[in-house]
Amino acid sequence: MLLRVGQLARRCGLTIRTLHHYDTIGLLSPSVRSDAGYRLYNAHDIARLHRILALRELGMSLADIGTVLDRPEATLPAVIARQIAALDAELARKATLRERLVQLGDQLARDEVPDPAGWLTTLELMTMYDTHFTADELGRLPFYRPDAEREAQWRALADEADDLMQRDVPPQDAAARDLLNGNTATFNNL
Amino acid sequence: MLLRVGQLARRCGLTIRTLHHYDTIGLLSPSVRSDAGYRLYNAHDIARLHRILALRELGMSLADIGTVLDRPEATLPAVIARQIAALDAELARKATLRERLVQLGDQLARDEVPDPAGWLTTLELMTMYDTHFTADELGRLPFYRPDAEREAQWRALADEADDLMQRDVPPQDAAARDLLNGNTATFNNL
DNA sequence: GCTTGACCCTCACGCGACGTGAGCCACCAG
DNA sequence: CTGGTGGCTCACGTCGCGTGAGGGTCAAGC
Repeated sequence: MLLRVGQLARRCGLTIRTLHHYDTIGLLSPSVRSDAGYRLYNAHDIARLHRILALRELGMSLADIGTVLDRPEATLPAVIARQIAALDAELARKATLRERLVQLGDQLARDEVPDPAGWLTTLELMTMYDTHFTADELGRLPFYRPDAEREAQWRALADEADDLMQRDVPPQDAAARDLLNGNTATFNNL
Repeated sequence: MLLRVGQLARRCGLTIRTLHHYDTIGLLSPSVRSDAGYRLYNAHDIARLHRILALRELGMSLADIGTVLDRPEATLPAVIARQIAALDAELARKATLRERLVQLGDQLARDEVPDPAGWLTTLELMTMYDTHFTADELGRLPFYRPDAEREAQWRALADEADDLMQRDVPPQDAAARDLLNGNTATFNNL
């Protein structure tokens, strides 16, 4: 009823190295060692490993898994809640990213934005806005409204922003924020 | 028109260490150094940094970013496609995980599965199925059908699987697969 | 008995994108 | 001249292992 590392690894779809790792960090140490030093896992060890893999599959860190396996009743609900919150944030983020990448890919396929410099400026602006502006400000961006003049507006905006960047204006600056609101006065006064 | 690391870091919401890092890996080296060795970034450097941050925000590795910035016209479409595919896979995975965690959290809140050992068995089974069985086999699981007897069926299944684990049957084994199909004969004959 | 091959062991460095000090130098205000 | 702030270069830590290097162990075949 004792398994060596290789046998256990094969059954669980892991590598030997992974089991070695779990041993060194104290997450799963085999109950028995042979005279030659071979790791020998019994049924109890294997059950624990299955629990480890289950929790790992849910995105938990190995450290957290160790904690949960030691006192599950106290920490499990909190951990689950944390995982859900983290997943929500990531899902939202990645969905947005995906949307944008698709738009970019489409435009690329249609050769609508041929020059590489312009491309990168587009990418720049998208992330700059995310980083430095609020959500309702973003709603006013032409990029976010799929109408006919979107492309032209977008290009104009990119040109202005290029100038701002050349003048080395910090994105948090009022001039850059005004650009979003269609006000170029502050910018021209610099 | 030259910025020191701290100034640039503050404007872009980065740490000094990050800019140091980009310098050492050759992704963004300041064009100028002061007599004292201070990194001095000009407008060109700053524009490049903005491009770096834009691409980084899209989930690209720093190595890929370097490649794209060197020859964007050739690699950008491929990179975008790759990113979309990766995002799709991750989105699907995380959405599934989220769904399960919510179910677990709900059951926990309703005290429907009070014992910690049972909990972990539930988690185990969920991931075991994913790892070792096909999608249509999963469709037949009570866990995936939200009917009234779900809970009871689930518990029975968990008990049987517990026994299988105690006997150290590999999950790929026919006995374990039969469990899914409601056939316990193979299992009882072991 | 001796070799072959499959299996196991312990170091120990590598990744990616930085964080976090340690110990020292540069610059400006009082 | 002294303090505070900001810069510099090592250089190790993080996380979850991958990937060798250089050995020992064990059953089988000659």
